[in-house]
Amino acid sequence: MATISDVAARAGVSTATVSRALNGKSTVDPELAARVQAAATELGYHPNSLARNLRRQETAVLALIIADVENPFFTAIARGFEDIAQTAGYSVVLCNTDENEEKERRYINVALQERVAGVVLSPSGPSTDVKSLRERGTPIVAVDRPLPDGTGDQVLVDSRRAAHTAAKHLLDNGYRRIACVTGPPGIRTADERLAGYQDALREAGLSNDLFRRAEYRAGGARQPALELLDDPRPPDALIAANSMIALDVLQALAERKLRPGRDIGVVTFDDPTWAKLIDPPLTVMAQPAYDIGAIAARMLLDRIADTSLAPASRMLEASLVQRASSRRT
Amino acid sequence: MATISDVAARAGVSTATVSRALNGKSTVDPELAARVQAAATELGYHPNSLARNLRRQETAVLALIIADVENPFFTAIARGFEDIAQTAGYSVVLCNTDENEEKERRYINVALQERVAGVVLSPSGPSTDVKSLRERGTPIVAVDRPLPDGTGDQVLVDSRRAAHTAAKHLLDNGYRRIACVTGPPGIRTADERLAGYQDALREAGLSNDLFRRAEYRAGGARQPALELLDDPRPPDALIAANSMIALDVLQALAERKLRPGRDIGVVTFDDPTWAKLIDPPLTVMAQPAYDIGAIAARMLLDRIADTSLAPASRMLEASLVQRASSRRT
DNA sequence: TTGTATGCGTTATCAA
DNA sequence: TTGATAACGCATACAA
Repeated sequence: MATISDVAARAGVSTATVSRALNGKSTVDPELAARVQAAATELGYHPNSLARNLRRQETAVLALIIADVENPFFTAIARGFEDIAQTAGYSVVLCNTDENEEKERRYINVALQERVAGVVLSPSGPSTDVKSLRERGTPIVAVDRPLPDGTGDQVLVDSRRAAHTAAKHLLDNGYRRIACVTGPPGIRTADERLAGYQDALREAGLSNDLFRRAEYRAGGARQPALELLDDPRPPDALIAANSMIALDVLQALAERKLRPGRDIGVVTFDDPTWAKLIDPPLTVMAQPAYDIGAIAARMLLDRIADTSLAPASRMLEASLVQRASSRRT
Repeated sequence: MATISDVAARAGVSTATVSRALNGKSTVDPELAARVQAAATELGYHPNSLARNLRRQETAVLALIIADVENPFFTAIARGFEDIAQTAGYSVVLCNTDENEEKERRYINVALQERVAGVVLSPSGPSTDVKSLRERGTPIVAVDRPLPDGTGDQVLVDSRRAAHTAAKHLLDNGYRRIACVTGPPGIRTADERLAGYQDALREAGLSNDLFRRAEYRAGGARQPALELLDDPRPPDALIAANSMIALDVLQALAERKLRPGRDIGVVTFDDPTWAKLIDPPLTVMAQPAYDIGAIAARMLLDRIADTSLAPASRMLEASLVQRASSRRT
């Protein structure tokens, strides 16, 4: 592997000049710069970022620590984030915590050790600890969920209001016994979606305690959904707090031979590609996932550029996409 | 940020001893080791991997360069890969090329500059260039598709045979005019799936030229699928070369008011979660995606441990999962 | 068993 | 404008 001194030797200049030439400093003779360029390409020289970063005390790497790569909501965030980061010359390290605090802790540590320039994460829960990152001054942006202490830069969606909208929509369509499968306690979006659902039913004077908690990951919501369906006073509609839960809910519905829309109203958070393909197509509360990623990226870049900025907080809205699964027929 | 010399000073020993103690070398007095540990935790010391890696000339990072984070096939690979890499103490950098050769080139460069310990990639096409990695001796494992020169470690699926199986299945179920939407020319899996389809139809003495090429990404296959459906002699069955194409095919079917199974047989490669949820459930050629990732990880670790190993090549099989979309009714 | 001293490849400082 | 040199933080060869 060619080093800077190999290039220097070949070009007949000092390493300092090579460094300057390759980094496009203006203070270098054009002819020398050309010679350096030639030597570099001839040798197939690639600067060693390890050494460069050690010297510069910074890296051009951003860490994106998300809860679940198999959840389309998060991969959409990743795309938005990546698109912006790319154009700013940063590369993105995608880390998957699996909604697991141990894995999250490990990745935060990796981010710290690798001295990444910034971190975006969707905190896995109330015990998420970013103290180490903060002490080092690594910029952090929370997405989807706030950090436990609620401070710092963040890009969130008004989940409570969105859940309220979803429940209200079902009420408007004539459903009266509405159930909800939400995520684990302590995860902000799970708690807020539950709260919004409860708000709406309370306002309508209906009972709002027909809900279950489930993992936010695939597989965990089937059993809770079945329990709801088997209630002595079974629901006539169901809200799923994300698309992974929705998969299980639909599975449970199939097992009980219940057809969405006709037999039971269904609304889910998130708008996965398959939502419009199933029969009947699924009514959803679509979150602006791509935008969350893109906004978080810009926020992070701003923060990197100026640490003294006041903490920024963006609250986005989810939008109701009406399809047939919530249409009483 | 505390450094090794801070710890050394606090523990009253030399930096060498700190290094040895923290890296668990046996040649260090237990009492001193304890003092070092104490000092390290008191100072909140985190070793600087930049410096460590520069010194060691290696990193504990593996790069996984995949074609599309939004394709469940690739995220499943990522999970398999990550699970194995984790247990071996490596962290995984996930890079998304978007089936784009420019992005791929950039990420290969990043991997090179960051001196990652190894790379797994799904080559974007015939112009994929890993020369730079090879020159440096960075271990590489190709997944899903071989490298252009076909050499080196690889984990593939027998696509041609799988496509043959899929077409044969449709023939066995009585379909006679079978069409195929495959990926771009030059992408091995796309070409092989087409070839396998053609093999089967030729063997049956049927015409095998009712096919179209499309992007492997969402959105690109709708138009080609519509063209097939509007053929003067329209197909009575359709094979999609991956699940992203399948999404578009189903969309096209809906536009032409064709119901899978009843009006037209459908089989797709890959088994996304939504396949069993749609109505009718989709017959698929399931690829062992998680295993591909896990096997590639082990192969890469073996290669890192011993560069002189003979190149390994694993060929896995896809399996037919019969559901209702290919059942003539 | 411990400490001293050196070098990994780069960039920044300072003189020339 | 260029070059010599120090320093980034760590791990190791070698000496003690």
